[in-house]
Amino acid sequence: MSDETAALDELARRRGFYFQANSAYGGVAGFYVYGPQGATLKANLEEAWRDRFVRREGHQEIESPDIMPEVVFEASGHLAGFDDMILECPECGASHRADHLVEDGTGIEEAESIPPEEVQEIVADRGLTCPSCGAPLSGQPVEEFNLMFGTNIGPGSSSPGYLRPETAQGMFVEFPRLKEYARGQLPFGVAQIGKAYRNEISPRRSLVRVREFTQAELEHFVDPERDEPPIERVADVELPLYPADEQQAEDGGQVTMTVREAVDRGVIGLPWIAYYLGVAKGWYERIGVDMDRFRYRQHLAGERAHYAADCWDAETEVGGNWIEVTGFATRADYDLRKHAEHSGEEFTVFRPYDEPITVERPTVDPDMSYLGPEFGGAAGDVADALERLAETDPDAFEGETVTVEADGESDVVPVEVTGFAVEEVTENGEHVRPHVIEPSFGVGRIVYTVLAHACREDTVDGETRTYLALPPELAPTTVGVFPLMDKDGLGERAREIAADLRRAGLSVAHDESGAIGRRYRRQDEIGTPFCVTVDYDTLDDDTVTVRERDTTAQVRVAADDLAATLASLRAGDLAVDDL
RNA sequence: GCGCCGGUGGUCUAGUGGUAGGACCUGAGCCUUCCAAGCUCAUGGCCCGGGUUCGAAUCCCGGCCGGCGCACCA
Repeated sequence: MSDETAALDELARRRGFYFQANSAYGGVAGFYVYGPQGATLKANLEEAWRDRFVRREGHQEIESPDIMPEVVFEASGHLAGFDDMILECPECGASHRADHLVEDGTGIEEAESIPPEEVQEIVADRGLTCPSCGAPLSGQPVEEFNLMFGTNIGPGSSSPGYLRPETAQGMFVEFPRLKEYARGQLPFGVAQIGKAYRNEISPRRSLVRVREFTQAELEHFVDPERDEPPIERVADVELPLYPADEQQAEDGGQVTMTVREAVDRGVIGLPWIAYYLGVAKGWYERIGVDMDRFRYRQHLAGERAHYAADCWDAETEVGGNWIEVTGFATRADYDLRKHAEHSGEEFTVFRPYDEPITVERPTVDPDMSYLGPEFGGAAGDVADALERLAETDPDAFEGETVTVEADGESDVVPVEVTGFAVEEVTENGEHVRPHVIEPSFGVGRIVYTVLAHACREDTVDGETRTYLALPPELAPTTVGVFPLMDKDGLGERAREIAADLRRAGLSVAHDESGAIGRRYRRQDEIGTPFCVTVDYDTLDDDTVTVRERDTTAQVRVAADDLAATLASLRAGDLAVDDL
């Protein structure tokens, strides 16, 4: 563990940002508690996300269930794609994906869909060996491992369900109704902040890889042929990019260019992705991510998810490691198409033509009172065959009879009983399946990054000081209120002021214990941006000092103006220097 | 899941086959007119289970948890 991450985890434990859950029982890997400071920080971070990616973009937020039935994940591909077959080498102990071994060793494709028992047989029959040490793998058990947490819905096991591995499916599954709320108009965006669950094989690195975590996901449904992002809003934003070809080049590295350049030069293939990279960069800066430790990395071809056509990650550097904090993917129409196929529902939006068009459409209306007696049980199939034939080859109805194939036989039908006609039909538009642009944020990883990048040390009066330079918007506590001393009425006045500030909606810590310096340091360490001290001058003129965390500089402010001043400072409308 | 290393108050740590000390933090009190000052007192600990032993926090085995490497990461 690096010094940075060790120090961060220690601070997080000591000050209540986050810590391992269930430690009274020895702990369970991959589950964390956000403590009093951390829960508030996380909530503030989520609020900042909501502000930027929902409110300011005009999108809609929903909350869908954590548990969903099995069919959802059959449709989404998670049941098959998430279900790994693990094969362990008896000699060297290396674990391998059994389906990959079979694909590489036999040329069989999509071994993933083969049952594990058969995979095990194939491994034995073909004499496949361990890629690491060459030992034969015949007879080794193929273990199934699904990364989804399973459960049963209701009594018994007849209705299996799973804890969602991403919040996204809730937004896809409910698309038919969500589309109604968008009044059937593309584009529209649906967002969700919620828990997702993955039964990771090996949780690691504190908050970075856990089994239960919070995602903030936006699904932006767009018309793939017509909708363009408002790229001009972010055209000049500079993006630190790490494209796939740079990653594969010998001397490749990051390249910096504006959103406009990245689109024009084709570095980012899809303008929608470029748009969100631009928007998100501003947001990361706002929440205190260090831009010298930030990049957008393009996924390599082999790295993409089963649904993703192109993908860029936002990555932050902490303790010498790059952490994926956000994925920007285009899922195209994959999910909506899958759910349409599996559910039989419509996952499309009606797009009117500029002008209605008139088309000639061949139709049939078979006389079943003839087909029934003539063809018996095959009559229905014959009728269906006639309908298909009318669509594909209307000229076949020119003569006295038509011949169709049904039930493996050729059936001859007099044209006069088919009800064949060519109708003029007016079409007002068509049904289009939206494409999905998906920025998917890992909230916990961003919390972790923000804390790491906010850690500072400096020297005040010869003493080392540790503080968190959190943006005021995110800080769990906005202001600490202290009496210089708890006597001569200072304590009472401080309590009054604290109560006033709380009434004004500010998050306030009131502290009257011990030396004033200690109280400042306490607040510094949890990132409180401002501290107000009631001193003897307060008794004369009812002003207090406002001290800024990062500089420790102080200014005097009238108690009457305090709430408004602090609110402006928190919102960033005002700086301490302006006072 | 495999390998290596580790696990002592809230945090950081000392330590030995005879059941533990320090520092910081926290609480109470004293002192104190702006940056972790000082004094007094107090709370609080050997990851869990088994084995060896008269006796285990210490040695052994297993488990759990953590770090790193491998594998995995939709």
